[in-house]
Amino acid sequence: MIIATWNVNSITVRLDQAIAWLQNVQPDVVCLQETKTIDEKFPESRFAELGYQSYFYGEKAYNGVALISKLPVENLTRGFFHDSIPDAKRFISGTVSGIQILNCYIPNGQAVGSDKYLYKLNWLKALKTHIESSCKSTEQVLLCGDFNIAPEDIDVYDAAAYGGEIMCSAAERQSLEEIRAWGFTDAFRKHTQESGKFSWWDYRAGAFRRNLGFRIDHIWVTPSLAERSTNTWIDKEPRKLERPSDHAPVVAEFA
DNA sequence: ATGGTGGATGGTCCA
Repeated sequence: MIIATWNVNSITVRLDQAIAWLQNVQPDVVCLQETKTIDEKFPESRFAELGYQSYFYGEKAYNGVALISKLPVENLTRGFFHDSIPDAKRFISGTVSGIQILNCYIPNGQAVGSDKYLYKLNWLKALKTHIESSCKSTEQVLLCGDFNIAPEDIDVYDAAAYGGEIMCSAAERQSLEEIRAWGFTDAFRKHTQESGKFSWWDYRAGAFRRNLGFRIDHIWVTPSLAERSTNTWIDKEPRKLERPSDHAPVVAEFA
């Protein structure tokens, strides 16, 4: 069983890359973020040709998430059950082969202290509430997506220079840690403690070539699923292509 | 020095 997450930064622009990647990697499920298109324009037929069913929750120009699956999806939900946060198309979930998959696009937050930063913290609180009310940590739950947070200093290319900035600030990390403490393990960190492993590199200043990145895309799992976790890796290949997404896919394999 | 890139948009906003 292979489950992946990938912020594609526009499914319209990245469609051919996404299709080629699915053909190569053959995941059972891929969770997409920043699809940036309305549901009426989601290119579901291209995925259907490969045997994948698409479930999407999008909007014009910004945000947008999708669940693409080879296997049947049950209990599909879009957005949170409660409305404690202004709506944005940032969350979709469904159960595949007994695994409750939560696909989220956590707000970027722009800069520490900004209005968008406060929105990010509130959104994290809403996510925690949603998980508490709709999931059980004793079951197989997988939380993945673009978290826009580097959990530890080893997930940042230059933590000293970047200390306390957006994606690394103490309040963001604490909010995320509270979600983790509900019952998740970072599937990637089960398999390696290496630093310098990143999933996002700024388009500017040759950041990818110089490996000036951040590990902000994650796959987290509850204990019963962590036991099944045989490997998790970041696939840097799509980031090397012409006109890439700024994010690389993260892939988790389960026995 | 305030850039540098990219996507959606149709002016700027967002990342």
